Amino acid sequence: MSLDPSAAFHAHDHSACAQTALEQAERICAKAGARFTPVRRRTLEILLAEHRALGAYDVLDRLAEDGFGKQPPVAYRALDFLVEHGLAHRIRRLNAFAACTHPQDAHAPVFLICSDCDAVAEAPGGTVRDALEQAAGDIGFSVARASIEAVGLCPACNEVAA
Amino acid sequence: MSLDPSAAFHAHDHSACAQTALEQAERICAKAGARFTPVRRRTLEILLAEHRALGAYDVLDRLAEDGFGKQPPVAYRALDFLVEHGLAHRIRRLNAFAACTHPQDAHAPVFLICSDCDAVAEAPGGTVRDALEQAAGDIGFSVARASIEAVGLCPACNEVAA
DNA sequence: TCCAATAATGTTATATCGTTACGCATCTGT
DNA sequence: ACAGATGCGTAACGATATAACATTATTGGA
Repeated sequence: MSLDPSAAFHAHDHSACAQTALEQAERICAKAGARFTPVRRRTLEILLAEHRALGAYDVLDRLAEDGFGKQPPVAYRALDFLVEHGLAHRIRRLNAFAACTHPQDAHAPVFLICSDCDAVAEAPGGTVRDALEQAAGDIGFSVARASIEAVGLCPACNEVAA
Repeated sequence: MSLDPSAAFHAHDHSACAQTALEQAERICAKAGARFTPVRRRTLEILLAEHRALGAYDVLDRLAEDGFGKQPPVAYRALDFLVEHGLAHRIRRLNAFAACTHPQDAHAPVFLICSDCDAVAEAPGGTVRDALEQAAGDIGFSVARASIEAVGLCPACNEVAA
């Protein structure tokens, strides 16, 4: 149960981390009465294979290799499903999608995107959200959804640069 | 010198507000030794005409009407110039661009996008940035640039809804 | 002032990202 | 077993963005 928010930026037992996420996904879908079908599962596996964001067409190519459909809606539908159920996130800055690294908690993540190695981590965004709600509330705006995405250098690439 | 961050959400003397922004833009370009050419100026005027984000192709259409080039790079280059000089912002969530409402200060804005009326306001993002830097710093990530964008209801649309 | 270097503009073509519409298959509950 | 709902697949298209290159304007220096 990888709760280390910076796991994406460090060496770790990735097959276990992906395995855990898949099991959690199964539980979450079961609970929601949603069907975790083969395309959807495979799509999540593809995202989980790397701690990076993948474009819909990258995902689509890999799905096609595995015998699934070859047209964009196949990927977009599966990705939308995952996002809807909190199993993946859409990274708007990259026009891409990344597996959620801790899908069980109701979370408000901030995304940290390394511009060198392309890794994407989810940092706990509670305080950032609070500040955002505060700033919005000050002028009478009520926040429904927010995207908070930062580009910069991850710890490893930071060291290399120095 | 409209420093009211929520001006976008309220009735105000918009022609003055746009005029001010244009004058500021001139000063900023002069200071930076950048050329505020006709396309660039017109592009900014187009964005300033509304407190909304416009897609690059919307801008392009209006530029074309005014006798400028008809091809995408014309708009993208002008928009990129404005963004580079802090005269406009790119709203990634909308694949669109909005004029900066207070270009003179070095600012770290958060964008508030009303899902009903499409208005976009820039709220002061200091505390949000601080929280973000903190969250990122906690896991060794150094932030270069960030996009903080919230979708919700502006004061006016909020009232209507209630 | 004229010239060369630089920057800006314009065009064609193409890449990338995302959606609409529709038919068939599969699953679900009765 | 059946009807309705959901999911999957394809074709076609629309929207967003960039690459590459020719032409024109601007600028700074001889």
